[in-house]
Amino acid sequence: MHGATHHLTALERAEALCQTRGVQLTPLRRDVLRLVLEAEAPIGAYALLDQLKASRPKAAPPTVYRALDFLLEQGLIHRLERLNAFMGCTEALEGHDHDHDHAHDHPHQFLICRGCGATREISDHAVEAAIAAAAARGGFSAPRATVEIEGLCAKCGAAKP
Amino acid sequence: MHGATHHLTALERAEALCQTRGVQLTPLRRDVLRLVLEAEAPIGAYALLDQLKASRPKAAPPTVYRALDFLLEQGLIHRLERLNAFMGCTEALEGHDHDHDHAHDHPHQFLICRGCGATREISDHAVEAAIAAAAARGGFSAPRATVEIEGLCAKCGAAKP
DNA sequence: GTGGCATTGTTATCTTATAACACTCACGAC
DNA sequence: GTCGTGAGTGTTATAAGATAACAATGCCAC
Repeated sequence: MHGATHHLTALERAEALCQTRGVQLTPLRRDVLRLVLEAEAPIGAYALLDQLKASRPKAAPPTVYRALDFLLEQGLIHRLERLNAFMGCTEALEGHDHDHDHAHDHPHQFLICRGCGATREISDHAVEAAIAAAAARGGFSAPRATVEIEGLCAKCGAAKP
Repeated sequence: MHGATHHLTALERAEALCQTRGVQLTPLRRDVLRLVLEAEAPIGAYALLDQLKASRPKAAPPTVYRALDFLLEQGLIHRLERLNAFMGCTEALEGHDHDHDHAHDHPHQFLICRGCGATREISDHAVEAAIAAAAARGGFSAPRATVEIEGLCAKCGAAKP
């Protein structure tokens, strides 16, 4: 029940979201988004570039970085700072039926497995609240937090504990 | 009550910590640590290299990266993933009288001001607990979290709200 | 004094990211 | 119609961050 169907759905959601916002999900941007979604783990810009070159021999670093910038601005993908890599935004693309304008900048955290590299996006309100409180206590306003939690996922933890 | 005295104290603490552990805070490593501590905000490896060259013309990228690796291993500095930059570890160097072995890997978070760049390390137990709970709920074990909170500090928030 | 180990020096290279400028194409103003 | 404007993309070059690989030094144990 995953695989191609899953990705088509996500791409269709992305398309709809962009139409609503009056921005263009061009073929290039769509291709980059598709490649990000097809990757099993967060993928780096140059790995993406290599794959993109299969269908677009003319692609160069700015090609992929500009597409990634667009997708980031639209909240369709996230950047993982620890990995210098990108992954699809679960919230925006797997439709938990939130307000779509919210997808631009929603609180989120990542669970990164140091065994297999698989990464999940979560949206934990307790974490978010604790961070907001800590920021306020420190006199900080308008906080936006990068939260990347590295550990062993259930599968890898069972394999080699 | 800050300034030179503050930094000397921190360097002395670092020295003592390394002696206890049987590792060497060599002159080079000490210089790099001093430069990191003297910076007003997190500082990048190449900015550090430029400054280091004033006293050590022979310095090259590996010079500074190896020193930084050592300081990171000893928990004397932290790396800020969003900034590709380094800052001193408040916990290890400003002595809140914890168990010193704990300084190797203590839970911590950062408050980064997007106005002035000033960054503070905090150690918020509620944030840590919420993250541990979220990781456990996701089936993740042995979590270590990168938490970098960007916002406006009290000074910058007042200046341009 | 020599063998091993930690540290530093040295050169080259790799990865990640952006600057700067040219070209195309769609669209509206006139 | 054609002229300009702006978004998107192509193209070349370079900046910024990080590491690989090997050589040289210095110190201590034996």
